Amino acid sequence: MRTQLVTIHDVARAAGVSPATVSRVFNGGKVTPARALSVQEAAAALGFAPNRVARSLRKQRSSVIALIIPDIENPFFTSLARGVEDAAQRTSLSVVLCNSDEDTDKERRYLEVALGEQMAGVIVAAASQDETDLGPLTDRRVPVVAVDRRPRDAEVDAVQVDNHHGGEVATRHLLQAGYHRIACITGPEGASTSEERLAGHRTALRAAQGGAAAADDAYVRHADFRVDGGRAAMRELLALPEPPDAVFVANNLMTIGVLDALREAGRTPPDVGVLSFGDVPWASLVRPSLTAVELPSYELGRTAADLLLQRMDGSVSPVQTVVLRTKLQVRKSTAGPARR
Amino acid sequence: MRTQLVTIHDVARAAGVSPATVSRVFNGGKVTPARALSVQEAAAALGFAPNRVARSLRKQRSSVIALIIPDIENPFFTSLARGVEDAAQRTSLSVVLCNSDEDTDKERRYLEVALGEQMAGVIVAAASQDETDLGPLTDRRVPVVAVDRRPRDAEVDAVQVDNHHGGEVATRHLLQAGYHRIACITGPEGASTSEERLAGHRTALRAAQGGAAAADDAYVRHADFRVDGGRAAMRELLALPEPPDAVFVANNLMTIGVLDALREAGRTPPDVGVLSFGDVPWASLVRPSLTAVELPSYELGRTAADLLLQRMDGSVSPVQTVVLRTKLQVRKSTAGPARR
DNA sequence: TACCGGTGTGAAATCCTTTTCACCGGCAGG
DNA sequence: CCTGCCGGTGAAAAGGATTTCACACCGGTA
Repeated sequence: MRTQLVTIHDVARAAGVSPATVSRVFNGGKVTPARALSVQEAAAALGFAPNRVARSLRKQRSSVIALIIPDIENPFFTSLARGVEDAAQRTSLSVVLCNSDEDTDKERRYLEVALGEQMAGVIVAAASQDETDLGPLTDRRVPVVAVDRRPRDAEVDAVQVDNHHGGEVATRHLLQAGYHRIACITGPEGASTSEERLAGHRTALRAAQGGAAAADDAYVRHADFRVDGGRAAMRELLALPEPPDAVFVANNLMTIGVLDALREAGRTPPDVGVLSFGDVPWASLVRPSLTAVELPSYELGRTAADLLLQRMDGSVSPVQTVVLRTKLQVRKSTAGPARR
Repeated sequence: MRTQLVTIHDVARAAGVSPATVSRVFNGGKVTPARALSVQEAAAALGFAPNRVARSLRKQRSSVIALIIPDIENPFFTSLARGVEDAAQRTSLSVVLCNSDEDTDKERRYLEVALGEQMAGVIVAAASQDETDLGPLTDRRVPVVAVDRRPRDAEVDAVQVDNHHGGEVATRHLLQAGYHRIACITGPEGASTSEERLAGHRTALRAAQGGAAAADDAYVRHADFRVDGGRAAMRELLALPEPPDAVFVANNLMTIGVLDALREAGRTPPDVGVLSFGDVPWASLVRPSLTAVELPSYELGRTAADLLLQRMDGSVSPVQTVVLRTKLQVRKSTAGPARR
C-alpha cells in the first residue's frame, strides 16, 4: 500500500548506481550487463514505474497520440478508430479518443489539450472545414493527419475516400436498376464530403442524359449527417407532387432516418430504391436488402496512423493525400423498382 | 510561425512581474487588478498557453480523466461515453477514451498510462472481473469509479443497472406473452453482468412453476457478448430436438446475431420470441417489432462521472454502489407466439 | 613507457510550472 | 509614535526524468 512515488533516484540508490544509469537501462543506453541486471532487479523490487509526465516534460513530447472524431456514436468513426488503434498497437504509443460532437468549440478545446499535453501526434476528422484550426499544432511541429474530412487550408497529410467516384457509381447503379427519378440527400453545405458525393451523383445523372437529369435540384436535399436529418429530408421528398422513385443518401446514419421515413409512408426499399454511402451498421443483418457504397473505414484509420507514424519518424517528404477506393456492395433485392 | 515555447517567464518579463505572479493570475491567486491586466495583455500578445505537462508534474495530477471501455463498437458504451463527457463538460476536465477491446492486456496498458500520466481520475468498465487490477490506482489515491461491470474485489465506487431484476422482468414478459420454452443466451461465465441477468431469468422461470422451468439448463448458453457469439448460440438452440420458442438474450450485440440466425432458419421474431437486454441500435427503426430491456446507458455514464467528480472534490464518504433501474420497452408485435 | 581512442559512468543542467517562505509596505489600534 | 498584522510580491525550491559533458579507465599502439 505505498502511496509515495518511487523515483528513478530510489532505484539508483538501491542498485548502487546513478540515476542516469537507471534511465539508460530503461531507454536502451549502453550499460554493462551486470549493472543493467541489478538495476532491473531493484526496479522490480521497488515496483518502479517511470513517471510519464516528467519524461514528457523533459523530452518535450509524450507518447500518446490523439484521435479526434466528430461523432463517437457513428459506427463509421468507431471502426476508423479501431484501425488507428491497431496500427498504433505495434508501437509503444497509446491512442486516446476525443469526441468533438461536431462542435467546433469542443474540438478546439481538445486540440488545445493535445498541444498542451505535448502529444506525439494528432489524427483529426475535422468538425468543420473552415473553423478547424490546425495552425497551433503544425507551428509547433506536432505531426497531424486529417482523415475523412480535410480542413480547407491546412498543410497536413490527409486520407480520404473517393467521394466523387463513389457517388457517381452509386447513382449509376440506381439508374441501371431501372429507377428514373433519383433524389440525393447529402450532408451539410460546405463539407467536402457532402459536396463531393453530390457532385458524383450529378455526374452520373448528366451522363445518363435520357431525361433523367431533368428534375435535378428539386430532388437534392442538404441535411446534417444524422438520423433525424435523413428522416426529415426523406419526408420532404415523399411529399413532393412527383416523389422520387429512388434516393442516394450520403451517409449511413441519414440512411437509417430515410428507411424510417419510408416505413412511416408504408414503402419498403426495393419499391423505392435506397442507396447508402457507407454501410448501415447491422442493418445488413436485420434487413439485408440494402445496397451501399462500402467505405473502408478501418483502413482509413490504419492508413492515417501509418502516415502519422512516418511523420513522427521524421519523414520530410512533401505533404501527401491518400485516397482510398470505395466499393459498391450490391445486394440482390435492390435489383429494381417493384412496378417495373 | 513560432516554434519556440512561450513560457511563463517570457510573459513575466514582458509584463514586468515575476513568474510567480503570472502563475497566480492564471490560477486565481491574489493579484492587484492592474498587474493582472498587464499580465493578461502580455500573455495574449505572446500567445502564451500554459504547459499542461509541467503543471501536471508540479501538481502531481493532470486535468484529464480517462474512460476505459471494453468495446468501442458497441453503442451501449458509446452512449455511456456521451454521458461521461457531458458531465465532465461542466468542469474544466477533459475526457479521453480508451478502448480495451475486452483484452485485459490492453486494459492493463491503459491503466498504466492513466497512472503514469497522473490522470485526475479513471472510470472503467472492466474487461474482466478478476484480472482487472485497480490496485495501483487506488494505492496512489487516484479516484476510480467502476461502471456497468464491477471488478471483484476492488474498493471503488460503482454504478450498475439492476441486472437481476431486469432479467427477471424480461423472462416474465415472455412467459406472459404465451411462450413456454424460453432459452437464455447470456455472456461469458464469471462476468457479473452475465451471471446476474441469467439469475434473473431463472428466478422468473422458477416463479412460473407450471412446467416451464423443466428444461432449464439445456436452454442456457454462455457466449461472448458479441454478434458472432449470439449467432452461434442461437444456431445451437435451433438445432435442438425441441428448440425453444423464445429466447432472452443478455446483450444488444448478441441479439443481432440471434436475429441473423433466425433469419437463416426462416423464422422471424413474433414467431420465435426475442427479448434483448439492452436496446438493439437502430433496429428499432428498421425492425420495430423487438421488445427490449432498456438500459440507461447515458445516465450510467453521467452518474459515474458525477461520482468521480465528488471523489475528486475530496469526498471521503464510504465506497458506494449506485444501481440504476432498467425499463421494459414493450413493442406491440412481440405480443405472442404466432401459432398460439 | 607514454599516448590515444573508445566505452561506460556520474554530476549537473534542463524541461516549465506551482508553491512555500520571507519580506516589504501600509494601515489600524494601542 | 510605535507595534502588529496583513495582503501582495518575488526568489527559490520542488517535482522526476533525460541528456550533455567531462572524466576515469580500459586495451592497444608508437
